[in-house]
Amino acid sequence: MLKYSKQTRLLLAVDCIVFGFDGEVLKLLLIKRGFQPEKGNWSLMGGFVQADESLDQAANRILKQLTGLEGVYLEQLNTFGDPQRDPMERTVSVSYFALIDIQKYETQISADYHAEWFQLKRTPKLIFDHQEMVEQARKRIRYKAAMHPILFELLPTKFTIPQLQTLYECVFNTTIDKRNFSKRVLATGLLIKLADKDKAGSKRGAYYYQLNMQNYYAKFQAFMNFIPNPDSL
Amino acid sequence: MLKYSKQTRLLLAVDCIVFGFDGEVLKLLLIKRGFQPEKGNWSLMGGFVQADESLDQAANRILKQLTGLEGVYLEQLNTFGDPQRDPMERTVSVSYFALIDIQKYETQISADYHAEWFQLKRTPKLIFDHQEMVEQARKRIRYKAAMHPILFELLPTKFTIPQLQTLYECVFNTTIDKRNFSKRVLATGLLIKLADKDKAGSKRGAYYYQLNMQNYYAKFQAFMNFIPNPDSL
DNA sequence: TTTTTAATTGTGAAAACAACACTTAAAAAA
DNA sequence: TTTTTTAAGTGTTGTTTTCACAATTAAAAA
Repeated sequence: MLKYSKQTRLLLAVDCIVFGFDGEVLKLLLIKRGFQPEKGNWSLMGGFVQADESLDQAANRILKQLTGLEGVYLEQLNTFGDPQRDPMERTVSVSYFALIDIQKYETQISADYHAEWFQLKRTPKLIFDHQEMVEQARKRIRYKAAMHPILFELLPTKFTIPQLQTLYECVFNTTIDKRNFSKRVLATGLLIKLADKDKAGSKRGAYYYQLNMQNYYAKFQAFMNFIPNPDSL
Repeated sequence: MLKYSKQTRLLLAVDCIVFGFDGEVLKLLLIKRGFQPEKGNWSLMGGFVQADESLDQAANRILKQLTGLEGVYLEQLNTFGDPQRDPMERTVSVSYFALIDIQKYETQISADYHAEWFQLKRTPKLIFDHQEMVEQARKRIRYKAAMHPILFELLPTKFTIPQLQTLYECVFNTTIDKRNFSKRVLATGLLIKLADKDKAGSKRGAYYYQLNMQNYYAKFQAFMNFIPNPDSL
């Protein structure tokens, strides 16, 4: 078959912004770039899109190659195409963000790979426009989390309400009244109370909860405002 | 300077999904594609990204070349990268959506170019994955419009509250009580009441309003839910 | 047994929202 | 000139949601 002759062909990359939560602060996963330019400097998980793979496939492949992570929450964020963003050669990058439970993958990541977790407030200087990608990802997560229950992706299967509250306070950089928070969260019908407690955080212990997956999937898209019955969208 | 040798280079395109409102229904701007494959079939406004231009620049250029439109609301939507999406040669496409006031550009568009407006409910079959792009754009607009005042981009500078209500009813495919609607809209502080009326739609005539641009920019990002004081974000 | 620490739980006041119908301006018709 | 017609404009009330606020309890540690 014919081709589109005379058109410019470009390098296309994928960069993954991986967020994790350790129970106290939000963290960002970074690696030391393995090739020139900027070899050895801190970078997001990135790589080139291959000839025969889709963007989602590329993002998943790159994430797995560089960190071992598989089957995590991954969502396309934005495509960055400034002609000068990579000084070596023009490269357009499709960014994705991932949300993972740090504990679940901690040993795996640090043992087999050279990725490291950084507190979001203490990230090193990043290559190219990666800092901007991170900022955009943070904004997107806040935006989405304000209306959809995505932050559960950052928690273990079993979690306590105080843990959940800490996470929300962390993401939104605010404090929330715990009576109101638990009322609100429980009112969603998304949580199932378990019989056992987490004794790590306090003497009394806090009850574990897990997601009601049925309700989770059903209500994931619901939100509200400006429009009378927006839940029917 | 060196290049990234051995990496695959791809065609990168931009496709613009242009929405307009004629006072009654939402419309979509389409053109007949001017080259193979699918020459002569209905398509979004698309073109290849050039070597020296950013994605935003490409989107604006292509929109101008194909429709004459300039300075309109344009926002990046999503990047589509299925390897098979263009049967001729692999092309990754960055989609953008635009919101414009049909009246303002009507003569210009239909006179100089071959673009045509279609009612959203009566769009012809589109090439490649353009139908999916349109669906995604509609979702995004609903989503965003439910929380941010973007729909004003579809109206003339001077508009009436009944016109605004029709637009919202149209986008959300619902009916809204006009007493509640006007209360809500006026409560935002976004509108300035003008002295003259639009006599076209009724005998009595409806007062014109215009945006308070100060408040419009200031409040554009505000929204609410799940979090106690989300307006402080 | 006492102390310490964090988890758990309820109420009332204020604000936001949803449901609902009549009056009025002004052109058109009689 | 009067009457009719049409869509614009406007308020109230009951309900729901949101916010502010503090005492009690379980359980380990002292």
